[in-house]
Parts: sequence; C-alpha cells; structure tokens
Amino acid sequence: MLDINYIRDHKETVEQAIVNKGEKDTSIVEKVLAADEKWRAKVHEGDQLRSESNNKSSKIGQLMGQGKKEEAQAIIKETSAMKETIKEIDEDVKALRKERDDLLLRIPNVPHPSVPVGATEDDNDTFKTWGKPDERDWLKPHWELTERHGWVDFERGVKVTGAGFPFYVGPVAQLQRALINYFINEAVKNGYTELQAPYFVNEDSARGTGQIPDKEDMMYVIPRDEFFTIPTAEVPVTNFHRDEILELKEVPKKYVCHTPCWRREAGSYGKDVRGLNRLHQFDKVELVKIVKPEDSYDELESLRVHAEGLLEALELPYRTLLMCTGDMGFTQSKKYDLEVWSPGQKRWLEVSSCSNFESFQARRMQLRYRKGEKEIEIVHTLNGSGLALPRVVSAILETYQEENGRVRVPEVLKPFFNRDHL
RNA sequence: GGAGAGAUGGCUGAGUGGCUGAAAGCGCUCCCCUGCUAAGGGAGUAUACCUCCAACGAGGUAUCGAGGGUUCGAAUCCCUCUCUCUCCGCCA
Repeated sequence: MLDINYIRDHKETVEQAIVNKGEKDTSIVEKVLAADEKWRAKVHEGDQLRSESNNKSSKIGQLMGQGKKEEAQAIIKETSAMKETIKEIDEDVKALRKERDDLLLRIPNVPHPSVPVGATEDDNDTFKTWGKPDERDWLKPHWELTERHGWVDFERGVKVTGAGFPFYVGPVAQLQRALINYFINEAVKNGYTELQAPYFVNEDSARGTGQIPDKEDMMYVIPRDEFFTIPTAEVPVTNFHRDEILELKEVPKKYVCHTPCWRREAGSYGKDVRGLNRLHQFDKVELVKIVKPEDSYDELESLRVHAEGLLEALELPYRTLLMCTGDMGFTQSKKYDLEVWSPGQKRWLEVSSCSNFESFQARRMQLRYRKGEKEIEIVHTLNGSGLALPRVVSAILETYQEENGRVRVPEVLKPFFNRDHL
C-alpha cells in the first residue's frame, strides 16, 4: 500500500497512476483522503478525552492514599461519566480506521517515470534482445519430444491429481533438478543467501506481498487450517522479515529460494496451456532483495542482468520487455519480463519477471531499517525469477534437439550429467 | 493426541490493582577519567499514531503474546484464542 501522507501530498500523481494502470475511476483517492481526515479527527478527540480521564484517575489514586475518600468519590463520579463516551469514540475510531485502510489497500502502486504508459501488452517496450530466434522449420514442439521419449507423463498426472500437474520422468526430471541446482549455485555466487521456505503461508503473509486482496483467486486455499499454497516463493521469502526493523549493516538482504509454485490459472485454454506452457504446479527459483530505497532501481537492473545471464549461459535466445503501466500489475513500480524463444512453437515464453515494488509491499508488512540513530525508514523490496523451470525445460528441449530426436545437454549443465545427451 | 508450565523492552529477568513505558543486569551510543591495556564514573538507549511548530523541538494517546471483560484506574484480576517449552504417545 501507499503511504497516506504521500497520497495527501501527491494526489494528482496517484490519480494519474490509477488511470495509467487501467482504471477509469479515480474517486477512491478523494475517498481515502476524506476517510483519513475523519479518522484523524476522531483519534484526536479520543486521545484528549482519555488524557483528561487519566489525569483524574491518578488524582483518585493520590486522594485514596491520603485517605480523602469523599473527594475521591466525587472524581470517580466524573470519570465514570466519561467512560461511556470514550468507549463510543473508540468504536468509531476502529470503524473509521478500517474504512480508510480498506480504501488504501485498493490503491495501486505508482509506476516509475521510466515506465512506458500504455494499456496492453502491445504497449510494452522491447528493452533488449539476445541471440537469434532459431527458425529451423523441422524443430518439433517440446510436447512431441516428451511424448516420444516418455519424459513427461501428463495422463498419469491427470489421474493422480488433475490437469496441470504432470510427472517428469527420467532425463527430464534430471534436467529440471540440474537446472535448479545450477540456478541456485549461480545466485549464491552472486551473493544471494540460499533459503528453503514453507510451501503454505497464512493470511497475513498473503496480504503482506499483495496477493490479498488483489489476486486471491490465483491461490489454492486450505480452508481447514487457513493456509494458502504459495503461488511463488516471493510470498514466504519476502515475508521472512515481516514486522522487523533491520540494522543498517544488514541491508541489502538477498535471498534465493527454490519452491514449487501453485496457481489456479482459472480461465486459461488453448495453445497457452499446451505441454509445459502453463501448469498448476511448477518449480521456480526465485530471487528476493530487500534494499535501501535509494538503491532499489540499481538493484532492479542488477537483478535483471543476473536473470538474463542465466539464459545466456544456457545459450537460449531471449528478449527483455519493459512492461507498460497497464500490463504490469497492481503492486509493481517497474517490471521487466524475460521471454525465452521457443523454436518448436515459434513463440516467446515468459520465464522471468523482475520487479521493483518500492515500499509498497514493505509498508504493508512493516519491514523497515534503521537508517540513522533515530531515523527508521521503510525498505524497498524486489524480486525476480531466476528462473521458472518448465518453460526453460521446453526451450532447452526444443533448442537442443537433433533431427534423430535426441536432445543434447547444454554445456553449463554437463557437470550435472556426465554425458552429452539426455 | 494426553498432561503440565509459560509468553514482559535488543537480550537476561523483576514486577499480584494507582507514584511502572516498566526495577536490575547485559549489550549498544556519547562523554569523562586513567600514559597503553584492564578497570572505573556520568548521560542516553522501544514502537506506532495524533496535535502544535517553517524548523529544532514540545505535548498527548496506545502498546508487557492477541482479542474481549471487571474497575475511576490493569503488565498485575476474569474469559477466549494463539504460540513456546517439558513429559508421555505417535512419527520421516
């Protein structure tokens, strides 16, 4: 969420941000400011009354100590009368606070000035392309290869769980494991701390990173125990430091974490979900950074470069998109998507998304750092995939296939295989 | 799952109704002293919100696991919940 004081001082900026992110109605800004005004007035009223009451109560204590019972009784009468009013005001304060916060949570993050203004994916900037898309026309899509070799078992996945929950078999299971290892090793080399995280989170965590209230339909829910299955490691890892004040020397924090990710993906169909393109469960290696505000845009660039480096090491052509305001989501200030070329499908597949949330997530989860002796400041948070597994597997299978149907092992993964072909 | 104990500031740990936002110790910061080291002396050291102020700052309110209750007044009494620890059971 945004800082209410920021909204007060930058009303037009926030309204413009709402429009740029694709919402027509900006009246929520007026509403939240009005609600805040009402809440503050009520808080003040309550504080003043309580102050008066506290003074009187301590006087009662003194008088009792001196044995002046009658005088004390007189004041008790006064404070008794105040009790009811204070209670009513407290209830009003609570209601007004909730009203304000509910509105506040529905205001999206403000895009960074460098972000192109636009409505749809057509307005994204192609920030960078690397390598040449492989146009050999005999290249098969990955699902033909996996079917021929029995490397991914979709049917048994359906039997055991349902659509979108495949089994990976033999060499492709090994390939995936090798990639996970490789990605984590590279991140650790780059100064990230390896983390293994819970796969379920509670409601506070889901709110902390912004899945609630904006995207709760993407998550699977375990109602009996009030858990959500994680849609990405971003959720547990960013919440790792929720409600903490980090020391200056502890910042930046950089974490790498591999987890399965579960997404309901309601409404997907057709070629989007063919093969490994879109699944309900997939593995991902996630990178999370907690940084000082003044460093967050440099950190975003280094995050992007790191993720791009993984694709380059695998020699997979890709492009990097700078997402426009309308295509980047509620919580981000700036976001890059990395798309790998799928030569068997002749299309780009998103394998990473690197975002700066500025203080939007950190404020929700009260994640701060001690800037100076007295000064405490909200941190900025970032995350990026490094990388999402199934689509990288697809791209590797398709890119490294030979005419006889065999698939070569990428050079950087050879240490994990001790052989040339899957 | 059964039985018991507990939850207080960065940490340890006092505190059973008013003068306790909280003793004491440790840690940390600044200052003083000592030729160095060791030791010693003094001051400071939670967070959120509100009001006033151009600002420095001043004042107020809340917070002793969470929520509710009793009371003029709650860290302290009562209720509910959560979590932690110990023992037993079960278990990769």
